[in-house]
Amino acid sequence: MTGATERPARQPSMTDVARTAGVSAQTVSRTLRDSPNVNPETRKRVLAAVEQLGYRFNNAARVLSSGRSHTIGLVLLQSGGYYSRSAVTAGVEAAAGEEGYAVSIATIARLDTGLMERSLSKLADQGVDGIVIAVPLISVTQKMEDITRDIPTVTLDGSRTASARVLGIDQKEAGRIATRHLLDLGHRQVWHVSGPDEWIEARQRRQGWQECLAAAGVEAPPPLEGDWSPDSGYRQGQVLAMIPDVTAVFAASDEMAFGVIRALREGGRSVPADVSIVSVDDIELAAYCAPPLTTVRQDFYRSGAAAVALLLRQADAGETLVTASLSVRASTAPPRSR
Amino acid sequence: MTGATERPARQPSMTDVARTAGVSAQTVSRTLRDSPNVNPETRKRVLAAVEQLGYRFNNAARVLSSGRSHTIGLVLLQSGGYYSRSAVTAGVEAAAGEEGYAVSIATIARLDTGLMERSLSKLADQGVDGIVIAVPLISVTQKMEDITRDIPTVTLDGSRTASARVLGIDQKEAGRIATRHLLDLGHRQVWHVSGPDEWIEARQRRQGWQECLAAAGVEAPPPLEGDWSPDSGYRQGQVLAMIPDVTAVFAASDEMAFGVIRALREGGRSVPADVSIVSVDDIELAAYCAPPLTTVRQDFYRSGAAAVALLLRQADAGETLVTASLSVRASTAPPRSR
DNA sequence: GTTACAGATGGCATCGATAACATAGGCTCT
DNA sequence: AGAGCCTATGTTATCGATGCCATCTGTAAC
Repeated sequence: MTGATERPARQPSMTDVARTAGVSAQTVSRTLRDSPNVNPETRKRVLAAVEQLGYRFNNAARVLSSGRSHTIGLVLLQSGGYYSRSAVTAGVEAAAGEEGYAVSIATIARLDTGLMERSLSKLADQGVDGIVIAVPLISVTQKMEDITRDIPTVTLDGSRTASARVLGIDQKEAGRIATRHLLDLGHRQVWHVSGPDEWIEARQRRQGWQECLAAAGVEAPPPLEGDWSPDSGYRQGQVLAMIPDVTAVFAASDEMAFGVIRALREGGRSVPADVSIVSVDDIELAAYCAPPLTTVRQDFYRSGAAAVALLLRQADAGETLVTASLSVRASTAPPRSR
Repeated sequence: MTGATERPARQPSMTDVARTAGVSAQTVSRTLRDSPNVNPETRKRVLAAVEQLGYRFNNAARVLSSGRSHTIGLVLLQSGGYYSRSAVTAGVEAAAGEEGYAVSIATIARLDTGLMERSLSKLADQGVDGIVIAVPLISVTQKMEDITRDIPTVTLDGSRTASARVLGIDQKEAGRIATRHLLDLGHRQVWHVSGPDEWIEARQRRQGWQECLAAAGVEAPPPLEGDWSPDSGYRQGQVLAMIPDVTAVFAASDEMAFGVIRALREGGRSVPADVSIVSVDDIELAAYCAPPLTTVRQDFYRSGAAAVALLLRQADAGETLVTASLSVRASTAPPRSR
């Protein structure tokens, strides 16, 4: 009570541990980093001291002296595709965590090069060792180039900068699988409600659809563009409902598909009796809304993890690491044979 | 080509800037941190030098010397409630960004105290200045207490530790609003499909439901517990479908509600003609699946932002900052008057 | 019995920014 | 005019871990 109880309450440092263990700070450092040349006996003493003092290493100091932060930045888009975004984030974080990396996020409110630049700067300021861009940016500015030249960067499904590598999810494949399924059911023509044109995902899915139709000798009708939201699907669905001979629709996302379905039904078409619909994502709700959706699932968690592997390992910039598979449910059927 | 072109390629440091601007490093530091006592003239010179050299401050060094990292940690649960998680994340990141803070995330795969401890340790190791726990943890371990004693922490809808403050979202209110709506429509009894009992959200929504029924003099039937997934809603819906006099159901999340609806329909009940359903969340799809869902919306983006404000400002640990509002759509109707 | 060399450890400078203190003018007040 | 103070700036020590080099002890090689 006289002040003798006073404690500095400072976190113990490596020097403290060294003192307790009766070795030098350098040895403590080596022990904690699994350097090869440490006597097992010494190591034990050091670890005991760490335990006893509740030592926790100071990341900032480590970064400052080693030059590497063991943090990777993740750039996300705030809107659109809640599901895939969450899955990508989880995959990135898990893979990074396993390698001892932390993940720092920067979200941008919408696709905009200015916002993108600011986010990259922010991450660069934090001294991240690498960046995963999970935003389908298409145009790349000088400033972005500058940053990605200094920091290893992997773009998930976006444009390639001079130095950023791109991890492709084969979105074309998704488009092809969906379209193929409809053609196999006997439909003669497949309409498409696409995502916004600035999204690479959207473009590629559309390409897959076009190619598949072309391969079948069918001329593709003009695609109807949405913005991933159910509402945009609904509006394009109203358009489709006015076209008499539509029997099959490929929607670029589950959420838009539900919008399309609603509009078609309000327009007097039955799904799947009159019109079949396939989409992409396989969100959890796809199986539970009415009708259960036939949809192409892609493993975004895996693609997040793969992006990290690519970043840290300098692994092959493999073009396609993520596969797509079709979940057939009740939104598709053969065309009415009339 | 003779080596004269060689550049160290090192990032310029504050000293470099100082040299270029003809001032001391300290003055540069003061300028960049908006210290009051800097001559406008000097400031201009410094900023020019910064611009010219493309100077970018070294975060690690700043952390090391100032002791503050300007980073806050965000703990998320990987599964369950994609929507609210994304919204919370965005809110946290936006609010933190405005205050000049970065956000580092740590996700845990499931509700588990061990995983939770590890995540907190990880964030503590990174030297975060504060932590937002967006995981509804209920039991708190000694280790968690230790960490939250050293680092300011705000829990969004979770248990209070000795030192962590809690930002309450009034989930009870959501339960009350939903139940009230059904009673107002004329239903005599309201069943409840709840979230998992370990989630505070789930408990509170259930309490709101119970209190509202109690206030109306109705004895609450036993709640049916789900895990937020559509599938769990479906299974509990099958139970409800076997009970003859069910006319109104309050589901604790939109996703479960869709599962319930599907099961009820398969069991021969029409929604909303035979059974009305209200849920909570108002995800985007709520309006587009069949039937459009009557649901209680809560603003998770705002609550994420509020958590950050609470953390950084030491603002009032106000109990309820986030309000709930009802979106009435087509899954509810007055009971069949027979 | 030197020499050579690997293993184990310590000493010291260093990373870059900042806090704390020091200094030098210029101004106000009595 | 001198005390007192505020403004603008420089100097120095420091944060904690690590890289590099030095040192010391065995021990294998010649």
